[in-house]
Formats: sequence, structure tokens, C-alpha cells
Amino acid sequence: MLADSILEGLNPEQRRAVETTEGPLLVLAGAGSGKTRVLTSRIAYLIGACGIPAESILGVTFTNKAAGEMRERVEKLLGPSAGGLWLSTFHSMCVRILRRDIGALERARGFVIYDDADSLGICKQVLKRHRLDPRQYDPKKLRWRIDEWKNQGLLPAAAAAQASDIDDELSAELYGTYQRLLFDANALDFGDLLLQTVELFKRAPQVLAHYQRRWQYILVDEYQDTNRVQYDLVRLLGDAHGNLCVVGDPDQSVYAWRGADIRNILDFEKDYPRAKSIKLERNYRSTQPILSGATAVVQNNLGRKKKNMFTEREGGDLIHFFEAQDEREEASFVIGHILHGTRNEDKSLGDYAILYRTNSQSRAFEEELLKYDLPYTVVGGVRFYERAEIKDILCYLRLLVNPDDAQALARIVNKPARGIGKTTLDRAYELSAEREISLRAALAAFASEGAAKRTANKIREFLDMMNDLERFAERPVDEAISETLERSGYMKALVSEDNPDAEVRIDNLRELVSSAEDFHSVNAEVQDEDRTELELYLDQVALISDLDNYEHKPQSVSLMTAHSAKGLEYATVFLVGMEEGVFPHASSSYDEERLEEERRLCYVGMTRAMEKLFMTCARERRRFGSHSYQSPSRFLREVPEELMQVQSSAARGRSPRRERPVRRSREDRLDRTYTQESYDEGDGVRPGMRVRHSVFGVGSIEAVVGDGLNQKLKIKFDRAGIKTVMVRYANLEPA
DNA sequence: GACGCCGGGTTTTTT
DNA sequence: ACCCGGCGTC
Repeated sequence: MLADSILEGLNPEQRRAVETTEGPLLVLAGAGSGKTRVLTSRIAYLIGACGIPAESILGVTFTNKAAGEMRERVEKLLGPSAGGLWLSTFHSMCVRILRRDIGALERARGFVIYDDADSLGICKQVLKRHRLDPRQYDPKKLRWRIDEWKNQGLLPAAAAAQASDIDDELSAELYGTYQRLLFDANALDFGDLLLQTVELFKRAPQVLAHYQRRWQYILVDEYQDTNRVQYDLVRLLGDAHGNLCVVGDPDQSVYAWRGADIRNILDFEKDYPRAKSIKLERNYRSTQPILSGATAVVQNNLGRKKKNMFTEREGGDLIHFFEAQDEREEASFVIGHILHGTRNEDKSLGDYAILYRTNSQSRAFEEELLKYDLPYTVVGGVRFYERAEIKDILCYLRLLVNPDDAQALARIVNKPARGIGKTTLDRAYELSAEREISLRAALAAFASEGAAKRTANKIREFLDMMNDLERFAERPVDEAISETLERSGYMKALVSEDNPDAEVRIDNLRELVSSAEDFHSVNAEVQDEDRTELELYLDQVALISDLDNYEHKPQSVSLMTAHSAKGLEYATVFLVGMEEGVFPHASSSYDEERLEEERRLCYVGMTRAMEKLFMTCARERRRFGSHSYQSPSRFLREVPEELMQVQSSAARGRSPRRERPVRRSREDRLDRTYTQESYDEGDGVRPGMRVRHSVFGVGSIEAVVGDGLNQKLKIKFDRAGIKTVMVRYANLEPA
């Protein structure tokens, strides 16, 4: 009875994916094939039809939003019997496990979670300890390398063993120091959350056994985006019973740069010989031209698992293509179309999404939207919890929970200014390294030993204040925040600044307090046996992404990167900035594997559209403050001509300067290669040309080196001599 | 120790 | 064009 209602409306493949409950199962779910529906129905089926207790089921996703949506849909199918079901991201799952069991690794349970900025700060500290010049050894690169290792499941010793050259050996050594500093601060970074959980399972079999017993059925969403550690986690948890269902689409694997290994999904059947596999190839989302166009693009990837997507949504518009003169015209074309649709075609703003390759591209569209007073929502970019003032207060809170948090301490010790500056902090760092004590202890030691009386008093005052604040660690989180704002003098300092910028920040802090009030009222009843509300709050804040807060508003245009758009759908999608160097991104242009990932990303972007898909490019674009000229993206050429419709220039909202009124055919438009990075449209840079540089004055080009984004010019300046400049940055004019 | 100027890097995507 | 960190000055 219940089983019937759960299975109702599923197509035969979906049904099979739901009913095949035992053993390993691979569900290859193409874009728009009802993947989430299958996952939620499957969970509901396990509980409602098979009688599996909800607490025996683990569902893992990549975003909190996806987890939340799934929970909602399962509850809709089953009602409250879904309580006890674990649905979470890999990261929050690991936090929960570690909070309970990290003691088995001889670590304290009160650890804090370090975000990217904190990690980078630690990297800088590492370089300092090794007396390396951060200009010579880039802390960002170190951060990147460490993250790579962590994604592969390698701790410092293993990394050192694998290091192939002297450079990498040094990095591995620095990685060791990095881990040491994290340990001293009782902190874990994002990568650690996963890696230490694997470590825990390996070193404490009884802990692993506990979770293996608990979770009899495991489901993993977006399996194509799992990295090595996530693979290991799934493997460890699932091996006991083998009831592992993974769902994914190799064509939508777009996170290799974050360590995702597409082989995890491609090799699933090898890894789990008993595995069954089901393909979901019926697309419920897009019209025929959109699906065919997207498929045609992604088919250019080699070594791809064959999939035959089909849709019954025959007819519909062809894919629209528009080539703008520059990014402003591109924006005005897009917004013009939206205005037309909402005024004349009964569309609402929520039907539209603007998708781009990089966050920085949102700007032109935002300006245009503002011009017409159209509400819009930007996903990504600067996150609320990363804004300086928010982060400052969160660092205070972190210190209430974990006094050893060195990053947090360093950040706020002089915010607001209280006379404890760089010199003092440096001394504290040195003491901390010498005596192997926490930064806070070192600061206290400095106050009673080396510091001048004035400084010593200021340090003591600060430490007393912090000790006093600690009483609020057990209080409701909104109280803790309000008290912190007062006692620290942070609010007072902002108020006395008395400028518009400070006002914005005050508003943000008020928003923080009110969101904390919400958190408090929601969590008031949910008493965790041994975690304070503040601790729970900090965990949540650390793991929340901008996307998680995104809600699709019916009266607001959505703007986001193609990455962020994965899993979402819109009636009309504008996939903008379709130019070589932008999409595919320049940094991926010379590597076949990375190009294929760009192509998959393009596929993801295109398949977000249900009814209308616009792909646009601009001939000219301002980047880094200077002009650049790009040719249309190769991906545009990969869309079959008969599926594409060129938007005529008559559709343009305003009249651009059009030096050539000649109507070119589509092929002409797409095949035309513009001279990249020239300073005057259409003309290439050639030796002998006279140019003007804003700093060096007039000179003549001696040589042209390379092309594309990295093109350099050797110029003999009349007064400044011979210089090599990057065209991209030089802002040259003809002279 | 605080403030202000200069120079360099920046724009790949994020849990 | 913009932001941030570093360095010099007060």
C-alpha cells in the first residue's frame, strides 16, 4: 500500500533503482532525469516498505541545501517516521563523528573548524617558522598543495614518502609543521574533517564497527564529485554490508580541481564486482533542442561513458546565440530580454537565471539589473560569514569555546585597536614556538616577563576581558554575540567611526545577532547531550555555504556560476561569456583533461534550462582594467548549427558602435578568430608599432612573445628604455 | 603602534 | 580597476 504510493509515477528504470535495495548499486543519472526523486523515493521505500529503521540509513550529499531538500521530500512521503535518518554532507557527517569519537585519536573534542582564510594564515605562520620568504615560497601554493594531499588521503609522513622532487619534499615538511600548528590550536581544516575521520576509522576499529553496525544502507549523491578520501570513507562504512547506492553523472563531474576523481564513478563496477547498474536516460527537464545541443557538446569528450539521453518535450525554441560588442551590451541584451518577457509574456523574474564561468562576471549584469530596478539574487562571491566584521565576531566566539585557537586570537587581539600590535604579537609567536605553548599562553607569559609595563597592562586587560566573556560560552548564542559586541568595544569603535561603510558593517552585525536568535529558538529544544549551543552554532556556520542559503525566489533573477547552478533548473537560462579564455577558462585551455572538465561544466550550464537557452559572448571585454578581445568559445561551435538560432542585431537594446554593418553568417561569427589581447580592435600587435604606455611613455614594439592572456611585448621606450610588459596589464594605446 | 601610500596580484570553479 | 599587504613616517 505504502510501497505503491511511493513507487507511483516513477518510470521503470527509476522504479528499479528504488526497488534494488540490496547490494552495491550504481545509478547513472543524466541531467534532469529525476535523480533526487529516485534518492528520496528509495529512502522512503527502505523505511516505509521494507521496514528498515530510519536510523539505519545514511544519505550523503555535497551541499547542506541538497541534504535539506531531500529530508523535506522524504518527510513529505513518510511523515515523522523519517526521524533518526542521517542526511548530511560529507563534511558535517564527519564533524558529528569526530565530535563524538575523536578522543580515540588522542585529540580533544572541542576542536574548531578552520576555513580557507584561517588555513592560509597558518601557512604564513609555517613559512615564518621555517624562515622562508613568503615572496619566494607562495603561502597560497603551500595551502593548495596541502589540500591536494589531504584530498588524496595523505598525512605528512605519507606525503613525504611520495614526494618526487626536492621542492615537494620541502612542501611535505612544511605540511608537517602545518599539522602541528593546527594541532596546537586544536583546530581542523576542511580537509582534516574527512582525513581525520578516515584515520579514526583505521586506527580505532571499534569506532568504525559502531558506525558500520548503525548504517545498514548507504546512499551517496553526486558520486562523480567524490575525491579519494570520500571514496575511502564510503568504502570503509559500506564494506560490512555492501548495501551501497551511489548516484551520479560522469558528464557532470566538475570538481577535479578540488580533488574529485571521476574514476570513482567510472570504476564503480570494478570496485564492487557484485554491483548492479541502472541508467536513467529520460530527461524530464529540457526541450529537445536544449538537450540535443548540450549532448552534442559533451560528446566531444573522449573516454566518456555512453549515455543516450532523450526527452519527450519535442519542439520549443532553438538555442539562441547572441554576440555582443562588449560586456555591457551583453548585459543589456540579457536584461532587455528579461524585461520583455516579464512585461509581455507573463514571465516572472524567477524564471530567469544568468550563469557565468567566474564570479567576477556578475558585475555587468548587476549594474544593468540595478538600472531597471529589477530584484536579483547573486549566489557566491563574498559569503556573509566571511565578511570581515562577521568573521571578527566569530573569532571572538571561537575563543570562548577554544582558548587555544591561535588564528582567532591573532585576528581579534587588536580589534578594536587596543594597543597590542604587530610587535607584541610577533613576540608572542616567538615565545609560543620556543616553549611550545599556545599563543594565548605565550601572550600571557610575555605580559609577565618581557613586555613594557604599558603593553603588559594592555595584554592583561585584554585577557581579563576574554576570561570574563567566557562565562557566556554556555549561554544562548545571540546573548554571547551581543555581549561580545559590547564588552570587546567592537561595536563602540564602529559607531564612533561614523561613516557609511561602518554603518553597513553595523547592519551586518545586527543581522548576525538576529540570525543567531533564530538559531537559538530553533535549537532551544534540541538538547545535544554534551555540546553547547555555541559549539553547535560555530559548527554550522563553518560548514554553511552561500549556496545553502540560496532560495529560489519567484520575483528575483538568479545569478551564479555554472558550478553553483549544478542541480538547479530554470525556465530560461542565459549562459553568458561564452568566449575562449573565459569559458573554457584560459587556465584550462592547454590541458586536454581540464578542457574536458570545462566542457562538462558547459554541459551542466546548458542543461539547467527547461524552455529557453541563450548563449552569449562579447567580442570585447574589460579585464583587469584593460581591454581584451577573445574569439567565441569553441563550445559554441560544437552545438550543431541546425539547433542554433542567431539573434539578429535588431534585437539589441541599444545601438552599439558597429563599425561593420555587414551581416555575417553564423559560421563566420563563430569561426572568426579575433586577435587576442590587442589594444586596437581587429588589429594585431606587430613589431615596429608605436604605442603609448601610461607609465613609460611612447615606444616601439620590438618583439611579440606568446599569445592569449600571457602575451608579452618587448618594447623599446623612447625615454624609459627596453621593457617587457604583459599586454593584459599594460593598458597600451596606439601612439 | 597607527596611519597612509605604494606595488603587486587579481579572476576559476567551493565543501 | 580594485583590494590587500608591506613598508615608511609620524
